[in-house]
Amino acid sequence: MNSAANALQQTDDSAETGAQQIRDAIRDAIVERRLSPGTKLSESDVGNLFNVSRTLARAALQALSYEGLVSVEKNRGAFVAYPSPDEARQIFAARRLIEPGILREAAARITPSEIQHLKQLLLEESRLITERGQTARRAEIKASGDFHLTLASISGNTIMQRFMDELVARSSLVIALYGQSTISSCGHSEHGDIVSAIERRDLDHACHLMVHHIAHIEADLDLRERKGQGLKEAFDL
Amino acid sequence: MNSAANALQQTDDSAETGAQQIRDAIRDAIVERRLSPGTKLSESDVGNLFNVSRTLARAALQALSYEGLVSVEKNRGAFVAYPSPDEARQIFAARRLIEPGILREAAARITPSEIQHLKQLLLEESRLITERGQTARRAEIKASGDFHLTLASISGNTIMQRFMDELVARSSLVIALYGQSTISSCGHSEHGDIVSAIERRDLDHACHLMVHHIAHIEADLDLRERKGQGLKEAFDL
DNA sequence: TGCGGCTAAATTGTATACGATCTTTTGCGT
DNA sequence: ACGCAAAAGATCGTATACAATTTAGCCGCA
Repeated sequence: MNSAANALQQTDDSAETGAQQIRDAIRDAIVERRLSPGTKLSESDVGNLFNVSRTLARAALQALSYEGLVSVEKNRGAFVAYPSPDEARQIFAARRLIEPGILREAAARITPSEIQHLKQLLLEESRLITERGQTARRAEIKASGDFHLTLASISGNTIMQRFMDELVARSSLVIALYGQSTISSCGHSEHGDIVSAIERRDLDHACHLMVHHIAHIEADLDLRERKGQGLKEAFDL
Repeated sequence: MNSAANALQQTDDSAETGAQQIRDAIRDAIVERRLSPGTKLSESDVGNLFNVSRTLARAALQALSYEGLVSVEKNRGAFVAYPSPDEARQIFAARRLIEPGILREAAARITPSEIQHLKQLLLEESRLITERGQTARRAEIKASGDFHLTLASISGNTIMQRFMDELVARSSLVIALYGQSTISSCGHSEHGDIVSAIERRDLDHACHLMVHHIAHIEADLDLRERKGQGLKEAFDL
């Protein structure tokens, strides 16, 4: 499929077959925002849904909790993560901290064919932006993350790749919760600018653009504390 | 106990009681090098050892595999991770990439009491270096990592803290496999230098020292490929 | 009517059981 | 004696069953 999706197969054969599939399915649903933050994911329900036993459902949910995409509360169940504003800030702080370094590594090793690949991704992104419909929106969300993930994969460092995987996925949750503008497409042109800078071998400028790009995404969030998470606000309004 | 150990409680109550304990116990054993890389950790054995069922043993091993400390191979079993030279290089590349950033964050937020805490850690480290015996060696290994982990905790970013947790633990494995000098104590004075630089608010120098510190640790490794991993070599000698 | 405690339902925590797959050993044939 | 094949053993993969905890509903009482 897309090259960034298979970028996270660090374990490959290490994980047992069934749980892996379920985990990926749920993760995709979360990242594409088909599952809203806070949604309950009971082990039985997940098991029934995928026609497997609770054992596997549980394993999948555990795995997702390690990635910070679901939070499992003892004796209460698993829920799609509901990042607090503070967590959101930490996620983007981490990205600002990491991504420039990844960009430098990637730019140093990038091949012409990989540059071509990046441009292909950009084209795909543009296409999705013009398209209408829910599925296009979801594909756009994923594509936007794929850009950053592909950069990480080009850097050649599997570990950083995995970290970025987690950060991009959690970013999607944050944007779902706190995003204001309809879509993160605002940042699309910035992706293009970054590729151009890489192509010109202007590393410093590329990093500069990357930091600002992340800052722009974060600036679009409304990170004010929601106390009752919709309890009193529903009446005050 | 030590402040860096509780630095990784990102999930807190989220993980189920039993597996968490076992996971931590095994992780400590790996990090302190009581378990050698490559050691087999069968689910039954682990379960018997901790007097729990295979279910919990399995969950613990799975968790450790997500941290890269054990590798589970399908239908074959779990083993203490045996990082390849390439993996080792990636681990240290990742550390060079993120630790300067963490250091900057930490230095910006550090309080006098936290500086005091860091100095305390340094003292403890020195004390352990002079002491004799296996347990002191193991404590020294852990203390050396705690310095970096504490810095991450001071940075205030839980996510980066967890990344560092993984990297430091895996570094311990790499040093166990490829380290040449008897102990990583070589770097102790460098820890002190870094604290001094932080105290003087000389961030650039502190980062510089940090990068070199990591490079020094890596330079002490012999990262040549070991093919037969001890089959013929045992007789050639 | 409102509050407190009690019981029952639902959900997770853990253990055990059975089936599948890989490894090793054993035995046969050459 | 060597190599290959088949069977035995070990270990993991998954499902089911039971125990513990939490949550929600209900009834009685002030």
